[in-house]
Amino acid sequence: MQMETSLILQEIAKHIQLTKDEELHFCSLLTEKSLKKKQILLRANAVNTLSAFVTKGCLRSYSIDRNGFEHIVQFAPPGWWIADIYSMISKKPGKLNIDALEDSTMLVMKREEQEELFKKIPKFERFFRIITENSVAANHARLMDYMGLTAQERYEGFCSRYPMLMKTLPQKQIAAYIGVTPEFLSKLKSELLRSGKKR
Amino acid sequence: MQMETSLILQEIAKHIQLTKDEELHFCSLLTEKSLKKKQILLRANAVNTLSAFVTKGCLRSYSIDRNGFEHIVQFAPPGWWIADIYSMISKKPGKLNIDALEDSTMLVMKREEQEELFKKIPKFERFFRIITENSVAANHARLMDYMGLTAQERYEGFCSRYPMLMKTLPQKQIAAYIGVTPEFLSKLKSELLRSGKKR
DNA sequence: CGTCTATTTGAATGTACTCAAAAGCGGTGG
DNA sequence: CCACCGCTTTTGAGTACATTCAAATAGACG
Repeated sequence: MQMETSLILQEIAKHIQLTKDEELHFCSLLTEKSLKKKQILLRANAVNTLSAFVTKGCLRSYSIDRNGFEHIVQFAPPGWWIADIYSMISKKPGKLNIDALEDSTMLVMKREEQEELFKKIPKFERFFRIITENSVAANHARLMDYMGLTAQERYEGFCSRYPMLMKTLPQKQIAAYIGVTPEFLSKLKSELLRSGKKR
Repeated sequence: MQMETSLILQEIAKHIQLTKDEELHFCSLLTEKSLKKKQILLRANAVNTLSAFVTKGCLRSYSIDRNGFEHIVQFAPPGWWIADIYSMISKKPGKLNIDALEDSTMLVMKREEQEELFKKIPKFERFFRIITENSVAANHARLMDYMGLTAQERYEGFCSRYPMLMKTLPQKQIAAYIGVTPEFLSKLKSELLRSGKKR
């Protein structure tokens, strides 16, 4: 069966131009992988040797705190990359877990092969530089939301920024992303409903 | 007077090798800039067109929330880059302010010239890709601390991770970085002292 | 169906904030 | 050199946002 590479090539084409040969070479470094809901791609305390580009379903990266609570660092719906960058660049065990929130398919690239790719086709340095810059910008926005907004506002922000994820994700996962307990998110929601209905 | 470029060239040499000519070309794109304490490099709602590499002193980037509170996204002591990446890549007005916490000197590069540099010497894509990856890893760690730790633990973490900044920064700035009010940080400190002395 | 997990609701609690006032500290000018 | 001003830090009392724990309800899946 054929690997589904149109989405990733489309994403790449937004930032760099590739020849047919370069596309083929790039795709030869990818492996297609499928995970069923709840299956794990990366475990905390393991060394992360690969990044995954999601083509179907949704993954998440999260850490587990001392009290056993999950804190979601990133959701990765189709078109997004996910990895434990700290672990990948330091080649040391990381704190992130990565698993599938639903049956998912992804294209996986080993860090070593990515490094080879950079040597062979330096344009990819550019591509990943740009992707990574976007990621920093998103993290800064997230951090500012976290520091300056109430839980209510973070929830509303999430709803308007990610309407797609709203539909598919269980509340529990959204709570773990915006940084509240599921119980409190439930209260926020009923609060919003009540104040919304009054008007 | 001569620009102080040894620190920045040293940082670059950690990741890529440059010829003398390339070094000279790179340095020709830099401008040295000095700011006195409290002077501003970038204002929120302005478009960020440059990044700064700090060689002396310390800068910070921060946003101001609806209640007038400052939230520090990043400190930049010597050897660090600072910019509003969101604004720089989107070329839209950003939310970050950048100013000097003490009399500081930095090497400044316009984004346009950085783009030119990428075309002329593609190795620099690599350098900035690596720098930016490190930044993502640091942001993830920060976010996890924020979500999973108490203010007390974030403070202790800050103390052990940045002992240098501890010595030079006023408490108020540390509070704005770890995400508590200055009053509460003061209480945390006296708490720590008391429990430390008892043992 | 029955089991397991997710969500809702409520009461009690805790962490961190608000407001206010006092004390400390540093720079500046007379 | 000292006095004053502004800003930072400390301390305290009251408050608010969010958590904890517990129990009931609703949904999803085999």
